[in-house]
Amino acid sequence: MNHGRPWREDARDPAPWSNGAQAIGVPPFADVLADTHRVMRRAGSTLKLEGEVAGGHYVLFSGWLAVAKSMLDGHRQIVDVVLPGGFLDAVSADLCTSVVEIEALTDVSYAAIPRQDWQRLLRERPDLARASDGSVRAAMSRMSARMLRLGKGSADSIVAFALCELCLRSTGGGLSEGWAYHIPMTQQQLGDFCGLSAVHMCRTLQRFRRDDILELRAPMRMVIRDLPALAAIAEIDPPVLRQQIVPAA
Amino acid sequence: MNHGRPWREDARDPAPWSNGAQAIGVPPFADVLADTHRVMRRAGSTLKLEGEVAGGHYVLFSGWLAVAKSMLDGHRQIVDVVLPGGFLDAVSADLCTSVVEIEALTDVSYAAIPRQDWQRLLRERPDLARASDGSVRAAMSRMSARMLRLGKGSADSIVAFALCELCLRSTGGGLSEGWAYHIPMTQQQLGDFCGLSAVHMCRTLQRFRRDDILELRAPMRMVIRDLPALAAIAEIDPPVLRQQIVPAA
DNA sequence: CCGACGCATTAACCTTGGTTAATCCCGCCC
DNA sequence: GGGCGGGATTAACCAAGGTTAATGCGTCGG
Repeated sequence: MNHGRPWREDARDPAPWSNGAQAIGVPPFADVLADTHRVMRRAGSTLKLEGEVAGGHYVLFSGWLAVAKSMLDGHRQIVDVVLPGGFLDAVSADLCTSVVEIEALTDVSYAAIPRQDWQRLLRERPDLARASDGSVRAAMSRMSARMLRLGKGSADSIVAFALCELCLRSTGGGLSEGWAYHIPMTQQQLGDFCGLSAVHMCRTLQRFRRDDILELRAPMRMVIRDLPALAAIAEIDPPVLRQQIVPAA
Repeated sequence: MNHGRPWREDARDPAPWSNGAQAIGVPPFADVLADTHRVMRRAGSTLKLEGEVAGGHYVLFSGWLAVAKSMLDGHRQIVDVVLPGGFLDAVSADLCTSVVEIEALTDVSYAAIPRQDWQRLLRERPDLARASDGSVRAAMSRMSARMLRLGKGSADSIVAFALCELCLRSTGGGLSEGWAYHIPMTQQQLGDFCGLSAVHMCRTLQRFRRDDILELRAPMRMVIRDLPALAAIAEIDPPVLRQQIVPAA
């Protein structure tokens, strides 16, 4: 997956943190986490199974993670996507049972922090606590926005929203016409994120392409051609959405 | 709304906190909040409009609140329901713009706490901080579970899930056959919660009734007749779900 | 170079749930 | 008692998406 691709042009792609690769203002806290257990995983691997005991906290250094849940018939919903610099806390109300399944969408590296240590870190480093808090807030905002579209929007509106959200987040706030970006997910996975079948995901993307809203240079390599149209379908205002779903400084 | 109802039998109804009215183990923190601005609102009133500037935190004392978002065409999605003892923090990543609309489903009373004071309270009272943290966790768990069903479940599965969730939360953990409980929402509102039209909500409830899964004694006065069947449709295990979505002690 | 595999694309068909609208029920007010 | 109004119920119709399946296409391994 994404190994010997011929695609160039997206210079931001290989840069893990540097500038806008993700989460403006949310430093990786590399100093704090220097002595922490560092983990790397290959694209496609599953980090925690639903129901498995898992009390840990995670800070993602590079790569994308999908947080998902499944129905008995195997249908999956990706509940959120975690980008570099993001925090993840796969812990439910009872503080020990993980209720989600976490999949590496790309090769990833992250810090896994035991609950106790995390608590201590939060006390010692108010900046970390603030960042974590902001991350939770942003996650809830995006989940609410997606829930609205999942429940009451059309396929078009969710797909448009997801395209805007992922562009905004992965480019660290940029959402402008003619800007190429990559979503490291298959259409199947993007469908799982949008509550759509892979087939309908494809149909929708093709329609956007035919309507000159989107350009698809290579699989999942998008260029937004008509931002006003896309934003209208998504029912968002890009700068406002940015404020709401990208963690602030 | 809900004024001169003839309904009796549900003895827990009028009790705001007492026992199981809500949120086992999450005290109202009445002492901490004694000198706080206390607010009361009538059923049906809207507390904060989407986009309105609102930096506050809220602790709900009595009544039910719906946290909702709307599409341009007027379709609404209730993103979460807050029950007595619950916390609410209608603040997005940028810390000042409220992204949701909050509606009182019943008469409510709550404390509105300015951001600064809230921060101070959290520092001074670790128990409050823990409760708030647990509340956020539980909210995310339930939202994830609902998102899964919104995106990939059938109408039946969401409705069954919502019935279980609301029973579990409103009775403070009880979810057993023959147990009467009240959901203070119209079918329209419950539909907005489940991502369904009011008509389909009605159809589904009627089907459950015909299949002897549910008894509807009066509008929105439910008795679960066949818990195993309901839990199977919802794809949940009641005790496990309880752990996940009801804030722990 | 060939075949296999994973993903994307497209078409045909069908199910689920939305929409509209009529009717009912019940509490309320005059 | 009768009209009113808000919610619940039901039926008829319709459309957005799901499903299945065939096809294409690019990469990789041999």
